[in-house]
Amino acid sequence: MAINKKSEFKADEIVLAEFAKAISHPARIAILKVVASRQSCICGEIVDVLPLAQSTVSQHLKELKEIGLIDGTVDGVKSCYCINWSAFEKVAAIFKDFIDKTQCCKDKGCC
Amino acid sequence: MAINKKSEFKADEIVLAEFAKAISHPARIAILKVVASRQSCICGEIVDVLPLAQSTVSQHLKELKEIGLIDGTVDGVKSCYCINWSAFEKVAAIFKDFIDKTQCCKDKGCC
DNA sequence: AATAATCATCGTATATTTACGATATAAAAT
DNA sequence: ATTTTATATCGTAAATATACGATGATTATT
Repeated sequence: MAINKKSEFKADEIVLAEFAKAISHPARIAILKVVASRQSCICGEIVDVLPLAQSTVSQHLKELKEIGLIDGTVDGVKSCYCINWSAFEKVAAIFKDFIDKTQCCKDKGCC
Repeated sequence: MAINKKSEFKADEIVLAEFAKAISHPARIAILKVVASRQSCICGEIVDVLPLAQSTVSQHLKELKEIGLIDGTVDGVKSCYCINWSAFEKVAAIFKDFIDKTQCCKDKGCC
């Protein structure tokens, strides 16, 4: 039981689901917001603005890095994070496409 | 350990995360697509097009119903499902708002 | 060289999700 | 009345996610 059946779905459904999962925790949304809110990369400070332990924040950062939404570099004793804007735009397009195609069913009956 | 800290985030972050979670499994995306693809409600057939057991599909349907994205009614021996379009549009707006506000940081430095 | 600061990783406990079979329920067909 | 059909719910196993403390690694400071 509890065998993973996710791979049996269509590729675009899997991709959308993975990105949705990436932002399915408020901590990761908050991280994305903080990181995006700087013109330059944010170095440190991320842990300070979240109600979570340092190791937990690091774990969430790792997830966002793994899905490609943020890039991380080391600057001396600090770690610096940036939004990967091209990845972010890709995600935005995937969400928009899903929403548009779904709503098209209602508006124009084009499915 | 593993105490739930989600409630300590901002309300709009929690809402966005919950909707993202609703579409964070390809089965639920596939269900939304199938249900949306009919002009009228879809009665039956959902289980047939998914690679999952009937009880598992029923569970995914329940989740989508609980978050409000679909409505379910009983028609004789069958269950009929429709997209709740007003809820869907609300979700679409929430996603769009998040994406727009985040991208605004890059484009105009408005954060 | 020793210490402090910052962050990642490891180990681990607990919670949640995913998946299924078995069973219950309710309507339709026989 | 019995059987069949469609779906929901229950119980449960396994997988995954969440969270933290302890520890490790690396660089900066003293």
